[in-house]
Amino acid sequence: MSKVKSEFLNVLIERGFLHQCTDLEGLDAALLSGVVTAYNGFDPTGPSLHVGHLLPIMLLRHYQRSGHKPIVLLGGGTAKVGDPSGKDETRQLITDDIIKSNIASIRSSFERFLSFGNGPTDALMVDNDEWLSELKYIPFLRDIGRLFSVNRMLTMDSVKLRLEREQPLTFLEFNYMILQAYDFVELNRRFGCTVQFGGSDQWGNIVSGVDLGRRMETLPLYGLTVPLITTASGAKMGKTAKGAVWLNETMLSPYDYWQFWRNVEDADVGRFLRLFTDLPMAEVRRLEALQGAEINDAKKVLANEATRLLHGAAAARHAEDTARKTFEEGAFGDDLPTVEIAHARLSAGIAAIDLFAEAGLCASKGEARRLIRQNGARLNDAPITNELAQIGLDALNAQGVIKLTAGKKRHALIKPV
RNA sequence: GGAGGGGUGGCCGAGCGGUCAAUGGCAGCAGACUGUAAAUCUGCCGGGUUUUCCCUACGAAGGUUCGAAUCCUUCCCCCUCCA
Repeated sequence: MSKVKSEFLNVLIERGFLHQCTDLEGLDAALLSGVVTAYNGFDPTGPSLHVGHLLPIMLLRHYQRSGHKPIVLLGGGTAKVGDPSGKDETRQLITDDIIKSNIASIRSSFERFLSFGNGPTDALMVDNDEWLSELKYIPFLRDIGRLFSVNRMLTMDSVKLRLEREQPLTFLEFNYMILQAYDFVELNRRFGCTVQFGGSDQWGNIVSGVDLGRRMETLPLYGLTVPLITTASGAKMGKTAKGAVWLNETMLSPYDYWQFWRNVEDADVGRFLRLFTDLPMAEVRRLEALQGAEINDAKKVLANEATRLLHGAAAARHAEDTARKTFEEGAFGDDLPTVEIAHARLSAGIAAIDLFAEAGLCASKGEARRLIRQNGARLNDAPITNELAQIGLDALNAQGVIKLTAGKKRHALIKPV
């Protein structure tokens, strides 16, 4: 790795964010010469961002902290087209209404990590639907389309992989890289943006933009990608028992978010501390040097820091507190998922199977039955041995709730109302 | 438009008239071992249930048959080649 001088690139390299750059020296020089504007696009294809999006967000955060201006580009326009990069299949088209509501619900996530405003290094949020939806087909083809070579486009991974695997690639999707390239140029016109960040799967799209800038107006544009993060054992990062690790609180509670980080593999702790927290490198190095069971301490720091960034210090503390009580003291914390059950039903007695299903610990009664059969179900920490067991008011503990446990990690509280 | 191939459980992928809720792999869940880790081993893995019972399911809708994921008809979708 060549030695870079800018603060931003140094941080980037030291913390493991750098995957590829179109021109590292050129970018380094530009960053040293003053405030530089950079963007990263996020297509609103879901109602929430997830941990997969966190890496570019952290990148923008470091970027802003080192004195430059980040732009969050919401892909309201590109989401209507669908990026074929890294996908074997055509994504189902989403309606304008869904895109709008997705945008509305992901905005706030960015505000946790970046500071927005009108100052020189304040972050901006813009939606590419603003200019993409206005485009006129023939003028666009003549102005922009002529600068793209289909020969070249066919060699791009996003396209090539589909063709090689004999998977369909629609003409609609084929246009995606052109639109993204155009975005870059448009952001340059509007905001003087000269740098684009993205995940490693965005390399082709980013390079297309850099090329387009050069062809259209001899602009020096730069592109930089972050690596695809997999777990140490090779799986895609970001899956939990319940599915994706969402950033929206309504889709994944701060407690579950905390648990996700608490449960990362040993081998990932150091890397994740670098990427997903702001901790100084000295502290990161100290934590990743821990061995054996002590690694758990590093994981707690990781969980605290990551949760604090997204949900705030209070939520992080609360989650940690609940985790400690639940796992270390054999008690329970009130951050555990709580389900309210009518007092009358409880006094009449409810089948344990039903209660586990209703508490969301099991997807069906059959699953609950199996759980009990396999000795995975506990009531107030005592194993349930009879799958026909009934639970009544006598199960309420001193705090007036019932604690249900499925397996080793999934807990829920039942509260009579 | 023509010819051929195909659509099976979260995914991949067998089955091609009954013994099919459907082989196998992956993912997932539970247990053991541990450190709320990884790896490994074991069990489970459509739903319901009083468990040799019922319901739903093999792209969709009809039909043939005692009986269909398996055969026929129509429709929808996908792929390949030709034009």
